[in-house]
Amino acid sequence: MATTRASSGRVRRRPTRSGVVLEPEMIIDAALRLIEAPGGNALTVRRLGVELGADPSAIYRYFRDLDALLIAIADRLISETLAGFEPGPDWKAALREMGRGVHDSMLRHPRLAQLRAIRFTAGPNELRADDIGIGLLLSAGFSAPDAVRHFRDFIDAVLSLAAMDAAELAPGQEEADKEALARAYATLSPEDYPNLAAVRDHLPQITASPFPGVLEKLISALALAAPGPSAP
Amino acid sequence: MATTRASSGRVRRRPTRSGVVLEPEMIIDAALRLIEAPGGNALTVRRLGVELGADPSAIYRYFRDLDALLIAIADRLISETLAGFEPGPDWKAALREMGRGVHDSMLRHPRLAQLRAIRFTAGPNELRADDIGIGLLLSAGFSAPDAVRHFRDFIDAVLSLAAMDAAELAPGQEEADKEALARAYATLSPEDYPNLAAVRDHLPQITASPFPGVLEKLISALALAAPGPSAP
DNA sequence: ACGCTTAGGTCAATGCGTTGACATAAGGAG
DNA sequence: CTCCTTATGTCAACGCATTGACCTAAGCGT
Repeated sequence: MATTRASSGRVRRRPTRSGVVLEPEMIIDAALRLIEAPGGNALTVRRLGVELGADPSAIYRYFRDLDALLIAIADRLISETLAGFEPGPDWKAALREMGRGVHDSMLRHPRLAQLRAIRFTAGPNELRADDIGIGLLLSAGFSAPDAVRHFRDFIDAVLSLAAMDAAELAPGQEEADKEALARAYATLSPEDYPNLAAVRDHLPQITASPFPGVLEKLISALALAAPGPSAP
Repeated sequence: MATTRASSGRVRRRPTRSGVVLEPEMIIDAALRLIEAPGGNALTVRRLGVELGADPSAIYRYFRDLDALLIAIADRLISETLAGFEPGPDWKAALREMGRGVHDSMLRHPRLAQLRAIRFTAGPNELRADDIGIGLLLSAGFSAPDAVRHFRDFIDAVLSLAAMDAAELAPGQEEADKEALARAYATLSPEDYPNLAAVRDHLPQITASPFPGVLEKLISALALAAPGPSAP
């Protein structure tokens, strides 16, 4: 048999002190295992080292820093989100479905949400998502520049709001905020805040996520701007 | 003379090793000085200790953690943003102005942006902003529950997008992303990504901020939903 | 078979936020 | 004036991400 170097790009792997031979995929797997561990957010570089049976710093031979590792994980998740997404004939419905899919996927891994909203993974899965979305807007009758611009607006709003929702899921800090908010609303003075006082009965609903409302607003604005079949 | 304890809630302040007597306001001032320092992002608890002439851990006698300190700073900034904001008769224009004001203010202090988007400061300035915004939607003819819901959607979308824009301002990581994006767009295959290929000429514009576009979409969706003067 | 180069594992150290134990002076009570 | 309580400053330590120096064996050319 030939040496095992055939397909792999990396060679010269040396076994760690505990005998394991590292590979990028193996690191991503271990990291995902820690991220999804019971306590949640159990991923640290040091623990990853233990999980892999290697010195923590060995990870930096494969990923520039923790961000790069998280991005690699994120691209996997995008592909999972995309799998099974089949846009129908109604571009508005398809866009809505896409938005919800992204939102759900990001809530499933809050630790990665912030990164996914901000950074470009440059992976094929992200391009695939962009291609589908822009295709939808083109099918709605938008010109090429308008489709690009509007899709960018849409997807960035969806991503950033999803990241916001994900952040509120995180530790226990948010609970304290909710209490502070309830207290503030209970004691607000009608002289200082006449409008808040006027709608006081409806303020508690603020604990719900703004995501669905914003999603509908975006789609309705796009429908309004679209040169649809009924337009001149 | 009487002792100095008169107005202040805190008593028993002991001078630090270097003779300074700490106060919460003083800590906020020092922190803002570091945040706005040349290099940017120069704020660390340890440096704050040096700046104040105290042990870093002394700060934790005044703020539960760094987050709490940042929130205290954020409430100051909200008040600055609000100062000089005078809503005119046109609710759409006023909302637009408010959105831009928030966006600008958050870009001015990227370090605080993420926190301002997610956390509730419970300060009077935040309530003031909410009061004004909801007042605008009430004046547009929305019912109380609709005004609350729509304002929540609006302000959260503005906050989260502003945080996203602010994050892209941060270190040098983003530049690498832009390059990766440009490369990806230059080499994309028309077979795999037909729609992206079709709009290829317009993709470079993606580097612009999506904020203005989203702001207009939100306002136009609200205008559509509003039971305005011309509605039944 | 032998030596060279070097990828990649390991170690030690940096600065970070945060915390618990400890020390001490401020200020009230008598 | 003296004593006691306790707010608040200080110190040492934790685990964190990251990095530079090192060391060693994998796999090449000969």
